[in-house]
Amino acid sequence: MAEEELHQVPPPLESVVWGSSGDLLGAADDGPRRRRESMVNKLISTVYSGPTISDIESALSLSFTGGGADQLADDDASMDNYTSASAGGVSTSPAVVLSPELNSSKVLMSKMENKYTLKMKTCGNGGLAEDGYKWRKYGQKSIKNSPNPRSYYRCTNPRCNAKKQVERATDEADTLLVTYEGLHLHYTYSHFLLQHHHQQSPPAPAAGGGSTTTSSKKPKLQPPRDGPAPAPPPPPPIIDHDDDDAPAGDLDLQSSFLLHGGGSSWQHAAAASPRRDDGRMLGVFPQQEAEGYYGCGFVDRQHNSNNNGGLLEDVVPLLVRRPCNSSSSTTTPTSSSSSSPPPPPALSTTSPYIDMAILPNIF
DNA sequence: CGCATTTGACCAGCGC
DNA sequence: GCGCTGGTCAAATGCG
Repeated sequence: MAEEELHQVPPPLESVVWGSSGDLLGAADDGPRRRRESMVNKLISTVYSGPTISDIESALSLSFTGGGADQLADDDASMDNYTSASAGGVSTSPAVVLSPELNSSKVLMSKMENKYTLKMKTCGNGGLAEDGYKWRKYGQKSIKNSPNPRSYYRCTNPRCNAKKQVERATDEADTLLVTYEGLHLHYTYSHFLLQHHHQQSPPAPAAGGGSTTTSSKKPKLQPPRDGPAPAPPPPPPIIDHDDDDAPAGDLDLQSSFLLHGGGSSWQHAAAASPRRDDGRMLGVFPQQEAEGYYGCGFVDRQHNSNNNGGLLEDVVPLLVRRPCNSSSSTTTPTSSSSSSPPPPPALSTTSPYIDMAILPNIF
């Protein structure tokens, strides 16, 4: 069953990161490369225990009844690690991330369209969820038979038709039902990159990158903007690939990096560098730029021939990040995460968080 | 002042 | 056709 697979150890890197794409590793046969792959695989295995791209792909491609979801919930230990952020995609902290562990979340295909629901536990932050994208709330509606209103969000990227609905579960106060719909036609930005950046270039107070989770009075987008975010590097030359005006940039250092399942190509960092809504690029971390940080670009976004139809792109960001509490105590049995103070930003090298975006650097 | 959120109004789909 | 419900719009409001 799918739920079983979700508990399996991640497969080789290819299947995890590049999925069917294989653009980058397709012809990898030489020893050194294999060693690197092995290393990366090990790394991933260490930090990632959730489902794989393949799992998701299969789950999304097959007629999904969601029947196994309940079983997934059994694995509640990890469920606790499922954090989220603000319903509005208010990324308040890199430490507050969506758990990659779908084994702790429920993937419910409401339709076999670009629509799916994730059931996730909140983890502090006032029960807000963050998935690596920046969302703008455009509506809220009280739903029949539900005491909790449903919030409607739209990706801030004007060229992106991704939407999501966030609703608090009726039975579980600390559980959010997030329904994603549509495609993200751009990149998110990895908070891991931020971490990486911090590791490379020290100081960066723990609060960096809005990591202070602070919950301001109310969810606010673009945390970095008002937070003591690390001074952004000087604007790099704009390399507009025209297919990724990632508002993700708005997530600044917190969004996660998108993974493309197939038909995509890896492009240089600039392609995935954060930008503002207006398409202006926020900048690429010098480190990544220097080392050649690869982003995955759409070849033809208009036709969006990607079989994934964006689903994976939506899901994957959740997969490549670790739960907020997982750094030290991987699984705290059902401790009300929502009541516990948000964990400090994981910026150390021991950070359990990992973003695939950084992996290409290793190669 | 710009931007994000709020919230009531409006619209569309569906069932009866 | 009508009413209910969910989803979206857009003006008002609030915040930094």
